[in-house]
Amino acid sequence: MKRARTDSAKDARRQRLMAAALDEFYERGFAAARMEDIAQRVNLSKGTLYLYFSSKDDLFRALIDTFAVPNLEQIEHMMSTAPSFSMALDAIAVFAPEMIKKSHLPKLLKVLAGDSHNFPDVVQSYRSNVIDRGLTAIAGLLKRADSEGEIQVDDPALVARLVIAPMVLSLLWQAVFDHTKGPAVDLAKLFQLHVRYMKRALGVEDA
Amino acid sequence: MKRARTDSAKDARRQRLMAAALDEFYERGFAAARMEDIAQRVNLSKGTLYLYFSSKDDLFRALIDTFAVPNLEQIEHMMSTAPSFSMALDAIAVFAPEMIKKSHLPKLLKVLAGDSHNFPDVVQSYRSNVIDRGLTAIAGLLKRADSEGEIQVDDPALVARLVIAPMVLSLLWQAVFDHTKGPAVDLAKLFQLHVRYMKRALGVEDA
Amino acid sequence: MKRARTDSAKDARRQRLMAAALDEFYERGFAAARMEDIAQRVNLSKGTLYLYFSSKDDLFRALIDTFAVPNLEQIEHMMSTAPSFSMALDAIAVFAPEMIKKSHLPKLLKVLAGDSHNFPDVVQSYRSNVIDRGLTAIAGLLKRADSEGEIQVDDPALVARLVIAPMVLSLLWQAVFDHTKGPAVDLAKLFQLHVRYMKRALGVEDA
Amino acid sequence: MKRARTDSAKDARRQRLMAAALDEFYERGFAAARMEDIAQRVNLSKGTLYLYFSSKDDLFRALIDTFAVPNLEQIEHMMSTAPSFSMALDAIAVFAPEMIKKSHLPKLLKVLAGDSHNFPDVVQSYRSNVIDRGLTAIAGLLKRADSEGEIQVDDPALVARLVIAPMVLSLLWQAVFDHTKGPAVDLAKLFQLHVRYMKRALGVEDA
DNA sequence: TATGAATGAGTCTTCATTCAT
DNA sequence: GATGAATGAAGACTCATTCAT
Repeated sequence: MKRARTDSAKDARRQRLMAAALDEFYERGFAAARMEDIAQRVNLSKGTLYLYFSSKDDLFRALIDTFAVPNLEQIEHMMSTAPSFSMALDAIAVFAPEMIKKSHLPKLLKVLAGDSHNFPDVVQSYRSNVIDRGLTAIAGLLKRADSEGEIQVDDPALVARLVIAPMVLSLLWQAVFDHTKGPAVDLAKLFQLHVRYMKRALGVEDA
Repeated sequence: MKRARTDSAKDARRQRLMAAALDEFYERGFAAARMEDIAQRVNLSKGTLYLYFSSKDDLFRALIDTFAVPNLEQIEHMMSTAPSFSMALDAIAVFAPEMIKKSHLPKLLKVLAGDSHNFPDVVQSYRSNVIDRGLTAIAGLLKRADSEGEIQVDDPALVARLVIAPMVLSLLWQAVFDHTKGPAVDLAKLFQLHVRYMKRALGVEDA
Repeated sequence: MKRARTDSAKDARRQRLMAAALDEFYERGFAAARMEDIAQRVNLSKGTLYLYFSSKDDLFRALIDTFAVPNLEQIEHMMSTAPSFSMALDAIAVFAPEMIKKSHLPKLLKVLAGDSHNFPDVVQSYRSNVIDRGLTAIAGLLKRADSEGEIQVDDPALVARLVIAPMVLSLLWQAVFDHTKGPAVDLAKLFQLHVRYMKRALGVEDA
Repeated sequence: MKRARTDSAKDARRQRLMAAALDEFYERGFAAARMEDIAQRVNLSKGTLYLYFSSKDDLFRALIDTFAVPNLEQIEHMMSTAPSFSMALDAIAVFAPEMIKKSHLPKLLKVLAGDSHNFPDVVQSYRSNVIDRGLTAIAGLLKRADSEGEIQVDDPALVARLVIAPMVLSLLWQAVFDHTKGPAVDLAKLFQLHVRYMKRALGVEDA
């Protein structure tokens, strides 16, 4: 393979290796994935992989760290800039199906869940830095809407979980069952319905 | 270890081995779990394990099949015997936290998710025999309630997913994040809220 | 290979494995020696070797510990039971060539020397438990002979080293140069001469 | 690193690389030493090392050849120019401690001993060109002294070994045990004693 | 000349599976 | 039926060596 001489070429190679690793971990599980196969996906040799990551563990951690944050930031941004709770939900209805079908998140979730017990620190950091932050963002939005009189919520933290629930369900579904036989789910419709129901439940009149 | 002579003693031993395997798979992942450790948990030797299961794969399949169905049957029963949609939801609010905290389901979900790609047939059968049947049961309940005028639903299959979503979220949470540091979730409250919101969204007056 | 079922059979197998390892370490050096080759020497498989020693390091340590002490004990016994200094030296003249040609010591010395820096703790313990003890035994003999008027020694610790020196030279020679081309050494004669000179130097009349 | 253009600059670089290699081989053993670390010690890159030595083996051979001879020549010179046997021994008593503490010899001995079996040809040549020549030089001195009536020796080759023995002991000690905990040896005293004893044994009156 | 990215052969180590007792 | 010693396939990781720049 051609050599990555510049720093940017090396960065790009790191990225591709992590993406390859995510796919391999996703398809075989962390323990069963072979370093050589990961390298092969990028047309590199085993040895080269070790120039970028010092061990399989290191690769795993790097990958979770790298891919976890971007989606979260998008969510946080959406929550904090939404003009109203109603519009934030609408944004979610559009954003969620997109994210589930196109981002790394479903794979990431499966991989993290599947090997969570082997990486307690990674799981802990994922919870603190991604999940809790995400839930907090949504809870913040709810509180804001509550204080502005748009809705009435007693326990924003719990409601945030209910808001999130169908995303998690769909992420997991996508990761685990999507390729099985059986009726597919129309994600767009699912989230439209979810949003409609949330609004109704919280007493927001639908646009 | 004493010999298991009678058929029932052998069955009991199989059960204990599967439970041990589930714990081990859950704690280490399928690939990293060691047959010897599984046997040890039941105070049996590696060799004996092979008298009951012909291979690690076989053990995995047996375990999923065995533990998956009971919960489902409980759900199906609840759905088909509920006098009204409202009461079925109430039953769920009681049943779900219990199941999440006490049954094998969270472990089962994690194990299945984590190694799904290595056992496509198991996943497929799990989807057909457990998930789809469960969703169908709920959808059936919804249709019944719709035709009886209790609620009004356009797409029962989708609504069924929304009903299920917080359960999946909580199962996954329990399996992956429960032992991490951070605020715990009050499952009873979560499901009460969920049920209240579902009723409100579907136009059922709260009891 | 047949199975080692009893404890004594297992002990015997451990012994044979250590002897095989010593040979292999001696012939290739610790780093270059292959675990599989060690096992093969005893007609066992790689895996079986790991039933007896948890790692290559462990095997190395076990081997040094096991083979180091017996010769030392023989020396200590000779030194403490000798009726006179003169007779102790005579005993050495007989014992040394034997030991050099037949015991594990030359190999042990080469192996220990060759990889000493990778096992500082082993080297330290070897020095304390074998070398220093051996030198102390000889120095003790010298002191006894001095106080009994048989000889006159100022610095027994140094003289002990001079007594030992030809043994070390010959051990090393045996381990490193013995199989090379060139005049062989008559060890018996060498040590007779050494003993004669030591006696003369220390003022003991030769028997 | 700057380029070595002139021949002498290149020679200097070769020398420094060999010294670095000796240190590295000494500290880790031949097999465990890494070419990159050797280069690093001289602030050169792995690749550059290969401009000077075609392989690790080549480097090893070059190093032994280069460092072995100088000390030998000093000994040969001392032996052949000594006015008397007595004075030659005195010279050794001064020279030996110096050589042991300051020259490359202890490291060389350890490295050669440690990996002797992987380089039989090197060992053979070392024996022929260094050891045997050294022993011959001393034996020659002994014969000369014998024929001049200064001493009386039957087997000069054996006596030469006895003369050498404490040097070998000390070289090995220096290489293997010097850095361990325990009483240090006063090399000057040791060799003074050795020389005194040799003289007494051989019937030379002490100066 | 000098560099260091890329390669892949080589070795330790683990563990599912077998089978003699 | 139960055991656990023996096996060997499989995979992580290292590092001597090459070679494009």
